[in-house]
Amino acid sequence: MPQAPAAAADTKVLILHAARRRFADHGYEGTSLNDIADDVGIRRPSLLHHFPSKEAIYRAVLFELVGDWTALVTAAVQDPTTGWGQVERVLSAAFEFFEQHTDFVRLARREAIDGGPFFDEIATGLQPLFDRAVGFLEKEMRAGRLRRHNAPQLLLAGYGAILSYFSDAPLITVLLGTDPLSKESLRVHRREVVDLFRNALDPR
Amino acid sequence: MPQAPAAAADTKVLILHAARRRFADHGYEGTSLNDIADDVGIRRPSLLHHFPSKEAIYRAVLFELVGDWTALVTAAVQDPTTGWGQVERVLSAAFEFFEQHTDFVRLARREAIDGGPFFDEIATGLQPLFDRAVGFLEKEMRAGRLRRHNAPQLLLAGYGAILSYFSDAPLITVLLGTDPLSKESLRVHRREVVDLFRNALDPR
DNA sequence: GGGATACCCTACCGACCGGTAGGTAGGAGA
DNA sequence: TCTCCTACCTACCGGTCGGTAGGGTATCCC
Repeated sequence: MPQAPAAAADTKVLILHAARRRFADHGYEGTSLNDIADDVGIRRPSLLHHFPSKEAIYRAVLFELVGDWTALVTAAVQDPTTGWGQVERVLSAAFEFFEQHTDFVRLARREAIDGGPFFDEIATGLQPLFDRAVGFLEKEMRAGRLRRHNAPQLLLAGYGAILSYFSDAPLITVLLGTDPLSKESLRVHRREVVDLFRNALDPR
Repeated sequence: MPQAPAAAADTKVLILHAARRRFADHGYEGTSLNDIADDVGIRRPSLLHHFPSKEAIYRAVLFELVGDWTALVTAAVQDPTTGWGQVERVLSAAFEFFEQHTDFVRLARREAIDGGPFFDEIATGLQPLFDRAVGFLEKEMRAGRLRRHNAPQLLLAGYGAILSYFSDAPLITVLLGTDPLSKESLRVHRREVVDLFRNALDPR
C-alpha cells in the first residue's frame, strides 16, 4: 500500500528531529538508519532520498545545533554590560539554552570525547566563541571589574561544571535520587554554579 | 603455523588492557571484538575463550576501573584531617588519579551520558562514594570549618569541572591551542580549580 | 607413554549494517 | 493526454558484526 508523498521539507525536518534524538541517546555508531527511519515512519532507502548518507544526516544535525548555540552566544554578548553582571547574564543564557537543548549537550559531549571524523569542523566552529569569551574575561580583569584568574582555565572549569550537569543527567538522577532536570533541581544547581563563579570573579 | 599458548592470566590482562583503550577511545558500539583481538595479537574466537562475550569483557573493564577509583577515594578519605585541608587533599588525589587513568574518565563519561545496559551497576557502585563525600562536606559545614553551600550540587559542579577537563581533552586541545595534558597545562588547571573551590569553601 | 586440559586456530553461521537498483503512485505543467 | 518530477517502496548488494563448531598442538599429570 503506497503512501501519499509528503512535502519534502516536512519529511526532512522529521528526519533531522528523529536523528538528533537518536544520535544524542545512542551516539553515531549506536544509531542505525533503520532506527531513524522507523521513528519517521518510512523505510531506510527513503531516508537516503533526502540525505545522501548517514554521515550527511549526522553532519546536518550537528551544524544545526552549533548554529543555534552560536546565535545564542552572539546575542548574549551583544549587550554592552561589563563586569560580573555580564558574566552572570551569559551564564543564565547558557543555562536556559542547555535546558532546552539537552540533545545538543549530549551530542557535543560525545564529539568532545571522541575526536571523531566530524570533530574538527565542530571544534573550529566553537573556537571563535571560546576566544571571544576569553578575550572578554581578560579585558574585564585588566580593567579591575573582575578578579584576576587564568581566564581560559576558568572558562573551561565553568563549561565543564555546567555542561556535565546536563550531559550526565542519567548518572546524576541516580546520585541525587531525584530528577536533576526538574524545575527545582535546576534552580538550585544554577544558583550554586553562579555562586561559585561570583565568589571567584566578583570583586564586590 | 600454530602458536605456543601463553599463560591464560597474561593473555587476560592483555585483553583487558587493549579493551579498555578501545572502549575508551571509541565506545562500546564503536569497538569490535576484531579490534581488540588485533591489538592483543590473536584471533577473535580466541578472545572468546577467555571471556564468554563482548559484554563480559566490557563489564570486566568497567568494574576494574570502578574498583581502582573506589580504592583511591577510600584511601584519601581515611586521613582524619578536616576542613579545607581535607577537601584539598581529596581534590589532589582525584587529579592524580585522573591523570593516570584517562581511560577511566572517558569510559565513565560515556556511561554517564548513555545510561546504557551496564549503567545501573556502575551508578549504584558510585553512589556510596558520592553519599560519603556529601556527608563529609555537610558535617564540616555544620561545624563551621567550611562555608555553607548546597553540598551535593557543589560536589557535582566540582566533579563536572575536573572530569570534563580530562574527558574532553580532544576538544580542549583545539580550544587552548596546546596539549591540555602536558605537565604545565595540568599544573595551571589544577591550581585554577583548587582556587575556585577554596574561594567557595575555605572560611579563611 | 597416554590422557586430560589449556590455548589458539580456520571455517562457518545468521543477523544486521550502509548503500544501490529499479519500479510505482500521484501531482504539476505542457 | 503526455511527460516529468518527487516521494516512497521492495529487493538486493558487499561487507562486518558477535558468536559457535571443531581441529591441532603444547603442557601438565599420571
